[in-house]
Amino acid sequence: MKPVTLKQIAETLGISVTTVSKALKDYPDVSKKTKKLVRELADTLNYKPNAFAVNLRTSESKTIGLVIPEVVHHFFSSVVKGIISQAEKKGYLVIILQSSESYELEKKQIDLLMSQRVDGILISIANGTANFNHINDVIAQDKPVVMFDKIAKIVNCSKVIIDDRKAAYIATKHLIDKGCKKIAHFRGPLLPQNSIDRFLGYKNALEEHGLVYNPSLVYILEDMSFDEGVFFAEKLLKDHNDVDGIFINTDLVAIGAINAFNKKGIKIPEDIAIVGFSNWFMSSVISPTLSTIDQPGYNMGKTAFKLLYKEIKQRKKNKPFEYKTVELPTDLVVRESSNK
Amino acid sequence: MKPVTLKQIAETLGISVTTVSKALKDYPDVSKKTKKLVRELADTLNYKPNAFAVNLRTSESKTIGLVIPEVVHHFFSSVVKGIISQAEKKGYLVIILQSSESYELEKKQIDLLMSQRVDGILISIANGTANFNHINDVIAQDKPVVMFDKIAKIVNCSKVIIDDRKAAYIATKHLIDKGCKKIAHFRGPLLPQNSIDRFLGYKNALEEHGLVYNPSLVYILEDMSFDEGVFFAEKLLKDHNDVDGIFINTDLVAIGAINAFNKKGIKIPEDIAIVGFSNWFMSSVISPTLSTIDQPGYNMGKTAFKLLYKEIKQRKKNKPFEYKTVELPTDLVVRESSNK
DNA sequence: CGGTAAATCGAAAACGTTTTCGATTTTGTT
DNA sequence: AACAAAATCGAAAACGTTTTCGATTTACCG
Repeated sequence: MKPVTLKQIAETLGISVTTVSKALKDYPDVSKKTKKLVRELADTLNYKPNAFAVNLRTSESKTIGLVIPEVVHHFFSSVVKGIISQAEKKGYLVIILQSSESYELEKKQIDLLMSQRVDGILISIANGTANFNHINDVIAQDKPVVMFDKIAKIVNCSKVIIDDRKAAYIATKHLIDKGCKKIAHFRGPLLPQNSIDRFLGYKNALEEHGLVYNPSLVYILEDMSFDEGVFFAEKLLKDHNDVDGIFINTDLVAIGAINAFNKKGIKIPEDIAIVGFSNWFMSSVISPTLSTIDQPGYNMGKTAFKLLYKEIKQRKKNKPFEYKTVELPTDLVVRESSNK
Repeated sequence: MKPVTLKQIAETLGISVTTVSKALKDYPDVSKKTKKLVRELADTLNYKPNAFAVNLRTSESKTIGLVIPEVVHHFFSSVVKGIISQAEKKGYLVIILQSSESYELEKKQIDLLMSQRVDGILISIANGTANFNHINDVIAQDKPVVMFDKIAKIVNCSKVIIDDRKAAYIATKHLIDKGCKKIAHFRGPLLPQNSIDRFLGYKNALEEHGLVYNPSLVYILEDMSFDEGVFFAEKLLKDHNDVDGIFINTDLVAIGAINAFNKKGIKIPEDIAIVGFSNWFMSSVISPTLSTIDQPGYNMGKTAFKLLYKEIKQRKKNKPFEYKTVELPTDLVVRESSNK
């Protein structure tokens, strides 16, 4: 049982394919009578336009691509949810791909999306990505691209971000306000812009409040995992047993650290105060509950899609438009881990 | 700058579109010389076949649809990851949609996928779904469907599941072995098969080990959230202060319960032993660590895609095939919350 | 060199839709 | 009744690819 086509409707009604098509799309040059007839028959036959043909004809697929570093990740899940919820409203579908923080994979995924001819691409770039030709290529082919969260400042396109530097500054200042004198920082890898910015915010806060910046207090993590949190917490105790505060790049790592400190009998926040980043759901559940920076994943997803959608529409009408960078607000959420 | 087409290659080379197409697809009736010429030009022009045209011609899109109840969910994230990792290997893309546990939405999402003409659909059904016409319709239109995790036994299609009943039986028996005499159960909503099966496993285990099944010890939760875990833990203490074990449908709820018990000074596992379900990452981090049933999300995703892929291939060749139900093994993971 | 077999090529149809533009019919006006 | 205007319709091209099948060219052999 093959799907119904315009042709079949036309033949059973004894009219032309043209008229059937126009009737269904409510063209003004079709009489009310035939419109009614066509629509009724289309309904009873459960006619659905062949998307392949429509795509070919209109050269758009009402589908966008999404590339994220990691699917199993609370923050990115929230972003995905924001994107698909918004996409649904506009009748767009979302193809999701994962770069696993690898440049090579990211390139490959973008290639896939390009050959599938999606209408636009949303991307949060991988830690391993230092070269942005693959993204510039997409833009050069007039395909809308919007970056979110992990962006590249160099690339000329719309972006949705938070002010990582400011947020990190606030987080660190909070520790200083609570009386911390020697504050460590667990940072992310060297390349990604937001791990750089968060580090800079940390450094700024120290310097502007009369604390010396000590590079040996900054630990560079690789994969931002729970286990790394445990490992570096233990290492920190050995290296500097007088540290009284840590600003940690990501909640998951912070929770690893809290676990390690709990086991060693280190009191949080009395001995060491901790502030994380992301406001992962688990942060309000762990003991002690974790102070953190709330990062609006769902909203970021929604905003990113909206920007992309606008760009798609504008290009379609050949109207001019400008790339925009939207900065979403963050919040410091104070919980037990820093509340001394 | 419009994308390159076969026609353009043909014209610059002074040959026909047919030959170009055949050269690129390595047909035997094209000379090595022309093949080389065509391929080189296609390479330098960076030719990518127009997917819309290919789709129309071949009536397949190399795209599958995925409908899950909730995107922001550790288990489903793992499934998604398993699916897209496997799909990538076979050159398939995945469109992801969310039903938010609503029947109406689930129906709508399936409609969307059908009008997009995906090659197949993977689905884990919503709690709100009691009627399966929308899925049977898909199957009736010869579109491959594979259900996973939350399935409907009635629907005739391939499925990937775990033996929820057996797993729940083992979890409950474990509590009995640890000496629990009065075991409560926090179960999921009434409709979904796996919340039924887990309940039945619980009941069986009691009955087969000389404990009376007491319906008032079974609490029916709605949205399986952390907060519900807190709420029902407190309610349980009021209703039955002599309960010494709980088998809880989902880790997230169990963690809520643990939190509530911790605050009330109830000792786990000494006063009340707890076993959850899913082996959510957080379960090994919470204090006390949570005993649970490990549910293989990633593997389930992989397996579901493989089944779907086989069915797509078989149908394409008009070969016969049978629906299969694959049952994946689960493990009881014993941690502190039940280890007395 | 003639003939056949093999190798190589291309015309054309098809997938199903959208849209332009010209043709036909109906309506309204005098 | 005649004519212009308005309403309604349909033929045809186009989107870019794949594939069938017939046509042409080349190679080979006696």
